[in-house]
Amino acid sequence: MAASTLTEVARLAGVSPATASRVLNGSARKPGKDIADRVRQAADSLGYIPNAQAQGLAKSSSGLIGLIVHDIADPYFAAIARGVQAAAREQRKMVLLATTGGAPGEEREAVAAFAARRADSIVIAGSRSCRTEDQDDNAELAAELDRYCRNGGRVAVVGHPVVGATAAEGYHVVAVPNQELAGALAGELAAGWDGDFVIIGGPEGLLTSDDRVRGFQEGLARAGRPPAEILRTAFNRAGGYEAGLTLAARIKAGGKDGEGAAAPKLCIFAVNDVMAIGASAALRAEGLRIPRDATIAGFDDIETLRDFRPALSTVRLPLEEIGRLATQATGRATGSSDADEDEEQPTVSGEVTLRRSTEAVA
Amino acid sequence: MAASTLTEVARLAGVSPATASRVLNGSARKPGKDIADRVRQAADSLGYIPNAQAQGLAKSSSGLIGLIVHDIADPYFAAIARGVQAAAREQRKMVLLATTGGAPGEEREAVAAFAARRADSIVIAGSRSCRTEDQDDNAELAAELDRYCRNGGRVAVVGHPVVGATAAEGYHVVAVPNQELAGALAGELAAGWDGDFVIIGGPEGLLTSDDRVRGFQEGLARAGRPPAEILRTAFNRAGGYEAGLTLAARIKAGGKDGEGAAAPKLCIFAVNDVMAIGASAALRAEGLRIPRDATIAGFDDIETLRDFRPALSTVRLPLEEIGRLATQATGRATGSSDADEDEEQPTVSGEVTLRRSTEAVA
DNA sequence: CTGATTTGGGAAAGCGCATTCCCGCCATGT
DNA sequence: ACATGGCGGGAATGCGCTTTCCCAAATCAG
Repeated sequence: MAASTLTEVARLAGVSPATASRVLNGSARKPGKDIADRVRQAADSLGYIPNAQAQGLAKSSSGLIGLIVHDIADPYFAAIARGVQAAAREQRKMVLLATTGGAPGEEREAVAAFAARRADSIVIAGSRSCRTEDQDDNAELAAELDRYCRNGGRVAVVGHPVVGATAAEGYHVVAVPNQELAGALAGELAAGWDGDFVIIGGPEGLLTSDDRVRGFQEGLARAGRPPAEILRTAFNRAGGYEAGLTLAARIKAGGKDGEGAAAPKLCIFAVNDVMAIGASAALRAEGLRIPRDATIAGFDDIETLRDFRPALSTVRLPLEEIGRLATQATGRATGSSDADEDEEQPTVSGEVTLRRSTEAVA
Repeated sequence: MAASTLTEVARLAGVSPATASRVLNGSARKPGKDIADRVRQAADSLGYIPNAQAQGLAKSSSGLIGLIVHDIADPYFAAIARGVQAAAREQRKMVLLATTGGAPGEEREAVAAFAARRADSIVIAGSRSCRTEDQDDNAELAAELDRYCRNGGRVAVVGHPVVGATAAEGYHVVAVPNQELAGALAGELAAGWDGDFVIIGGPEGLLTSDDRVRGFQEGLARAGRPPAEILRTAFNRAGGYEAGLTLAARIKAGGKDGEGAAAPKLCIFAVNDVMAIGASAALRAEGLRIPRDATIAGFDDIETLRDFRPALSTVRLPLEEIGRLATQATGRATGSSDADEDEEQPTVSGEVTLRRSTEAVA
């Protein structure tokens, strides 16, 4: 027993398929009430479910929103995904998920797949990379997005524009002030601590990481501090752990140099919360305490990590809101021939949140 | 400039659309090599992207897998989603996401939406509810799933079968031994502690919660202990926090009753990790320490929570694997007319993992 | 060298629906 | 009274692709 079709419903109701279509799916023309009732009754007596594929084919639009993330299990992306999902629901659309691990090559594939499915819009979350080895893939990704936009698709990117993308129409960027916020964080940290800083960053070329690093250094400079040393590692917990081990060794070596050892030896800034947690775990595993032996701050304010002790100083980012904004940006009508189309790129604000992990201990 | 079509490619290559289709998309008939090359070249000179909607319409199968979760930002579901996503990629399919907050009514809608999009299969994660107020919605959900299966869809449910579902064909359940594992946890806990137990459970009728509660009680009984008191609350962090507050008050009141106060007053079992974390936070907020004043265990072993201190005793569930298994179960060919179709329902095993949060303190 | 097969390509019929025309009907205007 | 719209409904076309079905050429056996 295959799913029943509009034609069957129409036949049962004794009307033409055209009429059935008009009553069952929003059309400009509203058939007479009595006929409408007959059709509706026939429809649910047959358990009719419209074939979205056919509808999509006929009106060339699918009601689909494509979402690209590095890893859906990463709480950062999960939070954004929740916002996207919520906004999609408001637009009565469904979300198609693609995970790419951050590789531009796979992102390109995902965009192509979304284009094939005629997704109405695409939301790309996750840091852009501009490493030279990704150059070609980035170019192809940009080209793919360009084509998608030219064919009427809308895209929103969280954070940075895709490297090399030029599409004027339908291309939105939800700007995240990573640099400013990292600078503000550095400023507040510098106000309560006069020792050394060290940064645990992601691989060079990861734009989000680079921005946060740069912003932090600038903040330090503004506070009259020398630039911090930068440890490059993977942009995830494992990377943070590894860097933490390195720092732990250094701290312990430094401790032997004499002096009281009662004060923290280092203020660590990890470019995201997950890395900060990894680093903390490493320090603890090495017998060091936070904030006694070292202080540490992260970035993002991941919800699941808020119960972590010592409470992690970080920069709160409205992740869910970001996902929502990105999605909404793609939702607005495209054809507003209004000359000065404002195209207001939505902006987002964060907030430095100092907690126990960077508290000066007496 | 609209996306180019198969027909255009065919014309450019000087062949019929039929031939173009045969070379560009896997067909039984392989056209001659020279012609194939011509078509392929025409295709990518035009930047041809097949229209998946049309393909789906024509061969009635969409390459889509529908995933239903309560909340994608919940790390439990995020982990499962990662597994689903991975398996989907292996099957060269895309995943469609729907979040329902756990309401059977919304789940029904999601299934209908997936059916409309002709998803090849549906994976339902998230606890089933059998509260009386959900009875009607559950019945409708079951009916919807039934219809979906009769029309050739495959569905896999994580944990419990959907209440009332009867579809024989294409219906899979990935069993999670919640009850046994909770029993085992109770046993191990009882071996190292001879005081009182209390359970923080979800609302009555949430099958997963009920199973874990029941299993824990059975484990207690096997160890010769009286049944634990049960606090019912929301199945999330907020619920855990609330229950934690209640228990904190009770512990503090009990403390005044005299005696040493050096030993924990209570062993708490929260039916999932997130609730356990909430409860811990509440205890801490009330000035209580774990495991000094109370010990606590959770369930799931959420990855993001593993760095939490004191390390949470819990039951490790292979969440990602569960998602993968569920998805794979729906992927197998349906028409194996083999008589004794084994239909091996995949099974999953967990592991009791005792950590610091339930350590007996001297 | 002829007749029976296999091959390789094209024509055409849908898949399920939206939508543009078109046509007959009734309510208007003068 | 007749002509003119306006409206409710149906017929037909097309969305982009897959897939039978059919036909010509090429291959083979006898």
